[in-house]
Amino acid sequence: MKKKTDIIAVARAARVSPSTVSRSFNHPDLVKASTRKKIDAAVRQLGYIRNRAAQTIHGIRSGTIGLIVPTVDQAIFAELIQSFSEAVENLGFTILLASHGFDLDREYALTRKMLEHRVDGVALIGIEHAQDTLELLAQQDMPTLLLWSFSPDAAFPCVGADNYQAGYLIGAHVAALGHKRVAAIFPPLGGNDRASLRFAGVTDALEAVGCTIPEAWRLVAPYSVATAKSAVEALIAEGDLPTAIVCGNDVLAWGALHALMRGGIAVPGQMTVTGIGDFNGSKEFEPSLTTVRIPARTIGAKAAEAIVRLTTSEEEVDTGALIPTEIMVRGTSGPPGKA
Amino acid sequence: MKKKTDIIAVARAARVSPSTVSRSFNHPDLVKASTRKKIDAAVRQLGYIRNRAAQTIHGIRSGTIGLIVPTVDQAIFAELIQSFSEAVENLGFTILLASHGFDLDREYALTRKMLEHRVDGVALIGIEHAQDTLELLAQQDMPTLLLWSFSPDAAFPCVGADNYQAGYLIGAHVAALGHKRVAAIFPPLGGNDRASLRFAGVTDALEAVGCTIPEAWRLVAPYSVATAKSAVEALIAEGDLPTAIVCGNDVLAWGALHALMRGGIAVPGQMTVTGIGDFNGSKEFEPSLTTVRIPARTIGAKAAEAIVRLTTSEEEVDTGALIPTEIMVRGTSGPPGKA
DNA sequence: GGGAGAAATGAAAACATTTGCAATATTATT
DNA sequence: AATAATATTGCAAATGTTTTCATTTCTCCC
Repeated sequence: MKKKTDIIAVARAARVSPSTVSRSFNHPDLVKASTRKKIDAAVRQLGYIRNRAAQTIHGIRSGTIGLIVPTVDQAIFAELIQSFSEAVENLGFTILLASHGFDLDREYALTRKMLEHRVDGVALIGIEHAQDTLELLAQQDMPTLLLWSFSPDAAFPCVGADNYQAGYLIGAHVAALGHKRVAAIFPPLGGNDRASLRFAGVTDALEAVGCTIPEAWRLVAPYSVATAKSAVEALIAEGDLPTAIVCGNDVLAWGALHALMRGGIAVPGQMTVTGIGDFNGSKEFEPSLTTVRIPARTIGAKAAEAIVRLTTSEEEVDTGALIPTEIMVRGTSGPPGKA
Repeated sequence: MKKKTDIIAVARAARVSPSTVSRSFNHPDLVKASTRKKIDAAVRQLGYIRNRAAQTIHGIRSGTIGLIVPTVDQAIFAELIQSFSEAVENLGFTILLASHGFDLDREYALTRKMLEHRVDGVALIGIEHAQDTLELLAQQDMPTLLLWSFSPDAAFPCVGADNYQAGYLIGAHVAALGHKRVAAIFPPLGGNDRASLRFAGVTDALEAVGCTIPEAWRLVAPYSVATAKSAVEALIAEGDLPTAIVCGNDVLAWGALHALMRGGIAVPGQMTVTGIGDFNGSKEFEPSLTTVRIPARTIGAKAAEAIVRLTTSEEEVDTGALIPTEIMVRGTSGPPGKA
């Protein structure tokens, strides 16, 4: 009963050879219209579904793109993945998704898995990766794209924003407002080039006006509202408050804002708060969050285009793209209040 | 130069037959330790990577699970996808991800694509799907799991929460507080069983105390902070305010809270606001959001387990699971203020 | 040292396709 | 109506594995 319905069954039902059936799928113009009709009928009647695995072993593209991310559930990656996958799907590919939770060893293992699946291309988040991983991809000459961050001298073409610049923009804004007592909340910087670069940008911009973030005010919190909120609550409890808090991304800023609201500290009157990213909802926050716009959707779409171009075209095309960031000055930043 | 490095090349390099190489991967105990060592050396030296496509056409599992979601970038799905993918990866599978943007025709097309890729199982979000899609999956007897919502009489096993109950819980809470003038913000209900059921639960709970949500207070907003905020701003502009706003999920509630804050309306003094979902950050909101906890991570993990069980075991196991919801009464709800 | 039995290996078929080439059918041309 | 050109189709080989079965190689024991 469980008649495996392969291309041969279809051929039999349509009274043609398997070759013709195959051709009717892949080069329809090579088969007579009437035969094609017979074949289509047989396909429908048998409920035949093509087997991409069998195609793939002929060197035909598998139609999949491997996407390896640190995690899916951070607002910012979610948006990126969404636009990337949308665009990739529209180009006829499907995404093979894996997350490594910021563990570079796991990233390597996942990369191997992607290669086993014979994906047509691989996209990784960020510039920094284990040497192993990069070598593996190069050695298998797998079309590879680095996503989210941009650097002119990365190991592979990249599509993304300049995180250093993003940090610098916000740092300069805070500096220009005249703040001298500045705190920062960032996630752990190790193995996270985005965060490191942003932080470097912020500190450099502040240094430029002679302002340094004291050790005690360098708060560390993984990207979550909860941790940021409690970090800032602790800061408030300390008593010695800065006049501005620069946050590594918008989620941290939200947490900070909640903490300040709860502590009855006026924003921006007594405290300036800034984010980075301009996530959905940041503009609608009350007060509206000053941040740096990193256009995730644009990056995702451009990246999809780029990776597909890399997999399809023979010659080495330069597909990198630097997506510009933009500072969004809104309601949470202002001149330092009276100390 | 581009020597295709297949299992035969490895065999040659290790001076054994391809069969032995294959065995050394799949049944290592059947090959002598010394030979295995030779093979491993050859593998490393040639940089060989197994070709799952070739395995798959032998009826061997492809090691992939198709996950079809409406969209990735809604807070709630992101969390779900994250936990699902994590768990699935730990069980040795990889996720083939696709999103249809609430378009059931696209969902059908994507399902076909998954079948072409010979995934070992398919997980869909929600109970409601095009008849086509369900038939296709049944006809190909593809292990299928419905994710996120639970219903005892769904077409396939499902792992998820009872959205009606979630709605009912929150509706009952609002009713119990004594609210009679209640508004609701929900996304468009069509093709979204989660939202419809929640709304039904809310209205039923309110009906039970003789309270009806008037037509004018049934606000519609897709799941985004921005739309919810402007919907509530419009409501405020109208002038005739309810004493409670029940939101279809937490994101909508955030938007509503921002609008109220901006309008200077005290929560919970003048207005009660509730969400559904208990997303990351809702507890930390100021004031802390009253909502219904739907444990996305639990659902994702349980679902991963279930789908893997479905794909691996022969007999029909009943793998459905109803994940309980729980009301989280926090700071945004209280008795109705003076009108 | 000769077998018996077990352990390890290899040969070849099978899996579901695609494709180059040859064979056949259909048209067009005179 | 015959020939040439072209459009369709089928045959068979190829793709990279796994697996069954047969064969070879080891061990162990008397």
